[in-house]
Amino acid sequence: MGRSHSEPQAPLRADAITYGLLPELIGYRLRLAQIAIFRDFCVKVGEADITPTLFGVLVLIDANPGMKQTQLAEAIQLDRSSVVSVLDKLEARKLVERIRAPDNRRANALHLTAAGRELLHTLTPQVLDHERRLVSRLSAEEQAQLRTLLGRVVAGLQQNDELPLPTAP
Amino acid sequence: MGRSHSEPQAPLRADAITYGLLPELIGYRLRLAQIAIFRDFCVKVGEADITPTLFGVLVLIDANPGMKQTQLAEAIQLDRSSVVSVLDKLEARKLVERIRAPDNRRANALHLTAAGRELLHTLTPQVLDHERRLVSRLSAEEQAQLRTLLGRVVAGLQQNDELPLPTAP
DNA sequence: TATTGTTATACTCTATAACTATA
DNA sequence: TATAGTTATAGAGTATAACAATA
Repeated sequence: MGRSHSEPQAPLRADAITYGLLPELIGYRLRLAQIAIFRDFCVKVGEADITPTLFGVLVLIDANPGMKQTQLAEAIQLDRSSVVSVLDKLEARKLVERIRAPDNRRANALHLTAAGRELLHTLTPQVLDHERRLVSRLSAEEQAQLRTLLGRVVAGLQQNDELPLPTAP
Repeated sequence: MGRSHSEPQAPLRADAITYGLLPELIGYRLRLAQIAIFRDFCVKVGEADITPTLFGVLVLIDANPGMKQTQLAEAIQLDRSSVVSVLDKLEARKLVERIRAPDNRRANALHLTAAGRELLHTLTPQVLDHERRLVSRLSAEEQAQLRTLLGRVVAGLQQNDELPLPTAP
């Protein structure tokens, strides 16, 4: 494994770096892709302080008005308590409202405000533009296949069992 | 966009959650996949306190003995200063050594210790096993295609330009 | 002056555990 | 007892900026 340890001591040229096992690992490539995507998203989606997660929350609440925090937590793969701080941020920016659910006074029904919907309308084309850049080297067919393959990776892991939630990347 | 706001107020059933735009977005699916992968990696790769990043660093140093910290930083997409703390951790565990480079006394040549190589040998089959689980629903052909497509996503974004480094996911 | 590594620092994201109020 | 949300807290991971040693 790796270069033998009796090799010459000349410093490694930058372009001589090798990656060992890593390029074989889909997990590794996925990680690189996600880092690149996250950076591109944050740079190119104009409105400051919108991350992919916050955008996802806006989309979900818009698509499911009245949804509960626990449902949101499950949908975006966060702990309930993490959702609280995400919503605190969005509510402070008047993008989201928590409305005490009349049928169950423990729960909050989540709704976008008018400003939240407006922001979502502004962001969506920017996100689609980012997405277009993402797949700039893929044919329509390849894009569809990538979606399918990624979906199957997730499904393959989730079937395994209920995992605990180590602090994610 | 979303459900009309004059709909009945019955609480959303859990299985009625919809995802709006999100399933169309490759960026979103990639994120879900990466979260699932990270969790599976941490649960299933036995040696405690080895994350995908730390494993990647071990592989890279093994494949490029004598490499410099700056080269490592570029290879794993971290800032120089972040590499310092990663290496501090690995050096404290006696897995990696920094050896003052004789030809350039500013730089450190990085090497795995015997223990580091041994750990890498222990981990590698576990990582491959994790990887196998990852692609359990993919044919060999599909696996190869997924690797290719992910590589092209990264390449497509990186050509754009030198991005600053917002704190990543 | 530029480069390499380091330090000091701060920020973001996230989870855990214990708590409140409802059910 | 169980569930929904909250709080307090802690930890991991990362970047920025200023610095020392070396080139």
